[in-house]
Amino acid sequence: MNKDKLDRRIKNTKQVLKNALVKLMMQQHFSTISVKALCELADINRSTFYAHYKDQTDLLHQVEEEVMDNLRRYLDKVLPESLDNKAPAFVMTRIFEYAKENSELFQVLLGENSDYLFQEDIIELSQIVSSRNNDNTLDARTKDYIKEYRTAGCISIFHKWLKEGCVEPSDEMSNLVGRLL
Amino acid sequence: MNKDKLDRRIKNTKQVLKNALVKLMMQQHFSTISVKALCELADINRSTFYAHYKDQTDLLHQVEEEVMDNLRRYLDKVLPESLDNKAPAFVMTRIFEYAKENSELFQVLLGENSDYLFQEDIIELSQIVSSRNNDNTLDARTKDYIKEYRTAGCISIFHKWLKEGCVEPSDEMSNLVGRLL
DNA sequence: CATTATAATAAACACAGTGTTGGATTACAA
DNA sequence: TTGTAATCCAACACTGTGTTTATTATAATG
Repeated sequence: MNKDKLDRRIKNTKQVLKNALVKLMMQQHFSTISVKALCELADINRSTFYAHYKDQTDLLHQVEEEVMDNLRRYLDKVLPESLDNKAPAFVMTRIFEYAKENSELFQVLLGENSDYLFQEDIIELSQIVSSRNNDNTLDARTKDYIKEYRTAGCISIFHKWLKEGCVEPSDEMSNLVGRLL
Repeated sequence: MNKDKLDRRIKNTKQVLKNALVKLMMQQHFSTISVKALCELADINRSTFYAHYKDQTDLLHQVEEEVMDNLRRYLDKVLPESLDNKAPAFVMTRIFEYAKENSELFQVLLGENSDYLFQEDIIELSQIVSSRNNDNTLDARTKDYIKEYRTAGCISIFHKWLKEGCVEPSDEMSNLVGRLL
């Protein structure tokens, strides 16, 4: 999209900063990570950082956006037709698969050292898929609570799976989640 | 316990710092809160802060511990016999009640601007209560996932309820949570 | 390959928060 | 009322921030 993506130097700068961010976020909350620490780990000059990002938060958000874009692109490619018609379990399996391929990244962005933006994006994406209403003897308020309960539960299972090395196959996980809902 | 609790000056210092912390954590992640900002809001000298706390994290953890201690004391007082024998729903209702009385505090400590220590304490407490195993046709791993799903879901309902002003009565909430489990 | 454009670097800057100190003040408990 | 101790105040060196300037290195292009 932007021209600057074409220059190898810029591409490299962004890449090493992304790696440094992930590495540090494995250990500490992102808001305690200094620009200096990022640059030292990435082995770039601090002024180079400021040439591309406003601050740490800006870097994190750009990384989050990039990951979401790539995930959406991946789903577009791998899912034959429009999302809505597809079986939720099938879509979910693809998401698990993609996350597995980018395990550290997802682990960090969904974890307690990140902010909640990425989590919200994932929730939004996955709710397009599995937006089946159920029991309508319940009032709206109760439904809200149930929705809250379920999404938090799913995210936390997702995160646990990533954190522990994606041992179970993707379709098994998507199956488990499907049964819980 | 400690003598220092008896001096009004110390009591006051800790109180105003606690208030300042809660107020600031309503707006920003605790790790971005400076000692300076806390002291200015609490209207105390910065060296006074360091006389009592190592840093912001120390303050947060002391507050968390204090809240947990008070909660346990409250439960001891309000529950006739030992916890184990009591009906889980009854205990849970008491927890909701106590949280409602300290709404801002619980809201902040359970929210996304805090660390996960308090959340873990609450989970630990509530799992003493509702540790009923279920279906043993399931393997251990699946059970782990289900447990993860449930606790995350419960905490998030709890937090939602606090964040939105504790509208529903405590027993109704504990009932809802009980049915979901 | 040589030229041109621009990204990255290095060094310096004022500014803000940190954690600590020593001495003056103030408020407390007894 | 008096001795004790908590608080305040001012100063300290230190670290990270965000910006600027001139210089060097490297990529894109003809």
